[in-house]
Amino acid sequence: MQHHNAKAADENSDGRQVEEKKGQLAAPRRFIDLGLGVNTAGTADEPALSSSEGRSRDLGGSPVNGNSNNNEESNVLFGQDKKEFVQRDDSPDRNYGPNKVPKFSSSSKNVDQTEATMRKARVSVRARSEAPMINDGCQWRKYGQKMAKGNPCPRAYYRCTMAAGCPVRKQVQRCAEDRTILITTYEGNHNHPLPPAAMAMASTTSSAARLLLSGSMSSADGLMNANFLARTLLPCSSSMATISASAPFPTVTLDLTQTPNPSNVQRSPNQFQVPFPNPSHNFANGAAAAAAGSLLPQIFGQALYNQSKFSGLQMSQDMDPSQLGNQSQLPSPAMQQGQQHNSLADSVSAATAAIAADPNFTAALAAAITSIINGGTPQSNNVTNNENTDDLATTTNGNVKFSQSS
DNA sequence: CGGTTTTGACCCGCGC
DNA sequence: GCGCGGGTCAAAACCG
Repeated sequence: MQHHNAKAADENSDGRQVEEKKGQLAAPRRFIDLGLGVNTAGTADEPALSSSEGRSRDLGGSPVNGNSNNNEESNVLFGQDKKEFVQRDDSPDRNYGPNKVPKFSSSSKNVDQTEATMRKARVSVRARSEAPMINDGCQWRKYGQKMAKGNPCPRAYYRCTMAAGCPVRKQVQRCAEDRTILITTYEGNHNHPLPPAAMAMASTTSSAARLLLSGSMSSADGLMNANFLARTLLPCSSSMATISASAPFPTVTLDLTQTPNPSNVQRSPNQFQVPFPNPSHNFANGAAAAAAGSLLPQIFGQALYNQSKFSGLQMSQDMDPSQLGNQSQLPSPAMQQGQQHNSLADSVSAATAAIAADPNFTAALAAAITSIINGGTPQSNNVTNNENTDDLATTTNGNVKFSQSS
């Protein structure tokens, strides 16, 4: 469908069909920019992508243009990472050909690293579900399916279609051993506002990715963060959530298959009791929901970050507005900041709403995060971080095992 | 008719 | 260099 001359497409940064379609009329790019630009457009597209991205897909529209700070809304959740990618190649190129361009080539700096890391970061969620796909509140379009080696069940590839140019992708596959378990892997951050129902999921994945990323910047830091993560999450997380990061790419896995009993999940609203009264900001849609969506990740990420620096803090306790406010060190401060002042209380309610909207999966996830943040029962959670395969260090916290390699 | 799904081809990185 | 496996593209089919 997209344009007829498929080939032509190439030149323009790939315009993945979606974008082109919509934009085809007038200014595709602009349209896209809207979304992407702000959020880093370019970035967008790839943040996550996978290994193979070499293909260069580049961000769709993105060309540059980056400036834009326009939409406030768009940042809702994504903002977080955006900044990092911005630079990316700009790409006009989708260099398809044999010689691809070094994406991060020379100019690479920290930013690049971050970027690189980011793009690799993935958040996968394991949950029991009979449905072919988890309802996470977003709209997805399937763009491919493949049989993965070692698994009789095909892996499906989806792209978020809630906004043109949204870089978020996800892979859905059933667990080979237990087909009732659905493994959904998310990549990237949405560059558009999300409905309440999708907030929980998006924020969760985004925060998880952030956590992961924060731990992978440098080996030293990574270790620290990793440890921190383990320390922080484990003790608090409920038994139903297992977080693990494993190679090949930094991946955070939220395992909800162990959920003891749904009822716990349901009560998530009650679990959100955090002392942060504050008026929440408004977001394009559902302020409350947005707040929740944006807040959780921030807290999560922030806490993690801080801990990594001051490894003694307990996020659940020490977090305070001011702290939240100053994360100049976070990877992408700008956007988050605006949101971080929101009251957790509001967030809570928002989250509750979101959960209510989608009691199934989203709720479970939200509950998991919530419990992690607020502290719950220290159970046996395993956290493993293997960026590679060797273990350089390990900390233990019950069953926690952290390993990281350079 | 427009958007989504299907599905074979293609591209790319990686290991041998 | 070659084959393999993973991921994406894009034309055609399908659906509401």
